[in-house]
Amino acid sequence: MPRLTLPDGSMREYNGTTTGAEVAASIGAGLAKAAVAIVVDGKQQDLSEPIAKDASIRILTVKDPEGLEVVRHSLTAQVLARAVKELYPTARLAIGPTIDDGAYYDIAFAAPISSDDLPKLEARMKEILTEDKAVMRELWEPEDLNKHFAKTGDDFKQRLIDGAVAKGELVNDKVSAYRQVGSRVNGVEFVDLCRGPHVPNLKNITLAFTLSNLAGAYWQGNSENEQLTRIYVRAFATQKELDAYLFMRAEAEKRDHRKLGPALDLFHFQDNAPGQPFWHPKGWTVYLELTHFMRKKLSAHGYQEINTPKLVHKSLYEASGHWANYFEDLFLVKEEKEGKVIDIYSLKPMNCPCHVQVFNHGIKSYRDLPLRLAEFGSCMRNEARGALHGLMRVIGFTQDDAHIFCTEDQLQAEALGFCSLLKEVYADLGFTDYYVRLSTRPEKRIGTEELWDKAEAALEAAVKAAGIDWKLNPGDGAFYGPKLDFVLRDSIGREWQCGTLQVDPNMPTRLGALYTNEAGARVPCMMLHRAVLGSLERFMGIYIENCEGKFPTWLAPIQAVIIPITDGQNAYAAEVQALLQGSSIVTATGGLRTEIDTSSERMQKKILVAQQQKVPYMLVVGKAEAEAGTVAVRLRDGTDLGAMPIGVFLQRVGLEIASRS
RNA sequence: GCUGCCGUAGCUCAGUGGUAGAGCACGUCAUUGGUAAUGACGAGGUCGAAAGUUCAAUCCUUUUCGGCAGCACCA
Repeated sequence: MPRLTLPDGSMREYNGTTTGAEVAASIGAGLAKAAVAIVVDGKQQDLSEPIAKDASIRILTVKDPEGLEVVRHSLTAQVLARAVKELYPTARLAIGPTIDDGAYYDIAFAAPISSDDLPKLEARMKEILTEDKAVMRELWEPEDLNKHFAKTGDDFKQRLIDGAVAKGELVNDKVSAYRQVGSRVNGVEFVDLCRGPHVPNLKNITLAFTLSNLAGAYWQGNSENEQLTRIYVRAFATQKELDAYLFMRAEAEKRDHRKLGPALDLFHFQDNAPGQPFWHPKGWTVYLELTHFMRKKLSAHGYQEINTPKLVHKSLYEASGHWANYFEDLFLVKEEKEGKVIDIYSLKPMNCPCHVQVFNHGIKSYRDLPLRLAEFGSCMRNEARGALHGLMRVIGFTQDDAHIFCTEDQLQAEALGFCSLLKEVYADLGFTDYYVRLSTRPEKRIGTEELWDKAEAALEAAVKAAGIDWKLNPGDGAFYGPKLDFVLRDSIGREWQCGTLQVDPNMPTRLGALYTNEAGARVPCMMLHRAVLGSLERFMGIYIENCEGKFPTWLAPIQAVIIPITDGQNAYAAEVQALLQGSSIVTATGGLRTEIDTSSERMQKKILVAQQQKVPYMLVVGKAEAEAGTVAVRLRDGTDLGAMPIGVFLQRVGLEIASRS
């Protein structure tokens, strides 16, 4: 007599063992039709699976995020997979999980397929979906299912079975699989190894979907393994939601910094300098404002700025360990004489070894600690070409880097100080949507467990105290210490690591960063690698996408455009510009940044251009303004503030810039 | 680096086995117009690069460089 508790707290009693399907039917015909799976005591299962004991249950429909996931999974694992097997009998299926906007399936094709092949796959899927075919869960002896997949040629499935057996991930010593009853693929019924749950019947799959693209992906995420073809499905509960998703993607593309950068004349890339932006005056202005802002923060938080060489002899990197562990990414500069290499230097791939050199200059005492050395350090890394991505992943970049040299006991306070600095900076820059990953000790590591305990605890305490959203990333720390990574999102939600904090007891030891402790002994110090914005380039990219190129006034490359209505007002416009630039407003580049549009275009056109350039203020000056000594102020959102004396405008802008709003 | 795709004027894109076209931007001239595009005329490319096939290639083949999506990488 199972008594089942529904989400609203009500209870229903059933005679003997029941199933999700029966429960749904007992509640209502509509729900019975819409049901795709059921959650029993927190565990998802098929509607056909028995429910014998008291439990709290929740019936899933495509309207629940979890229900949607189930249907997406059925769509990819049952329908896409079958369509592939039908059209490409020699294809070998691997795995097909769901993702945020749909699902994908990794498949090994005998001959490569291209995106031109997707429409016919999609068409076949739509045909399959019209079939009234039950999808049934079955428990197989691992051996038997292995034999089945040996026949269908699905060796990846066999490997998955072997893996499940080895790890003991079995259900009563059996593996669960799903049979599409009555389907015929290469002469046999379609059976897929799967944990489930699945919809009970293909006709329950009512998603709006499209096969969006192909990509390569390695088997089990290891580049040593065979590369499979990944087919992406974007799938939503309704056509409306799919359309909305596609529309949103198209909108997001307009915010792509790789589009906005050149369009707003901020920077460009060109083939003969891959992965390195050419900053134009406007983009560099934003960059300068940002670094100016950071300098003030750093000095307020007790950092001292330094600058170190960009080209360094290999001996330093041999000592630091980078030569052995990071060689692939080094840009080497060979010194030659009479055709012979006589010495090798490397472009600086990171700043830490150089910062240690500054620390090491002179004898340090515990009284000198913590010592915080900051540098806007430009680095060059020979990144894999496929990894490059606009400003987000570049070859040449500048980190707002710093290294904190401290004692073990100062770790926690320094981690805290860093988190509060970062939180302050991100808040000032308008970022609230970010989170932190705490990466802890990996399997291969050096150092004592006590030190790992201490370092991990320090980082955890720091994020907690700062009240930042964080999650654990177990085992992903560096071999020498744990780290915090601060993750921001771009316009389409891709995540990018920006800020970082890494505990490193290793490098001070390797490079002899010693201090004299209270007892008079020379001992290695602790080192914290940290960056707030990460790379200025990446941060600029993220920032551009987040503000859609509409920089707040303090960052805007041109803060106000003066628009004379006729060239009769050009002289007055020049007067206005002189007044604005001569005002007491201070920016990183001097005074207020203004421009006069003296083109022979009509005012409407000048406004359009200023609008497209996303200039915060348009100051229209016509005959009336020239006579009254005013400017007619228009904002880039279209608001017309009307005419005001120049002094009033200055006050407004001055306040806005000072408050960075 | 790997898989698939792409590379034509500054930008967005069309086009063809017989040496390229539009819109915007740019220049000149006319227009002096009140809050999202005034008009006319003109000047721009040898079709990413190299090699090959061909009587002939921007269009076919190969290589290479760069880019896009994803994977791997980001100590």
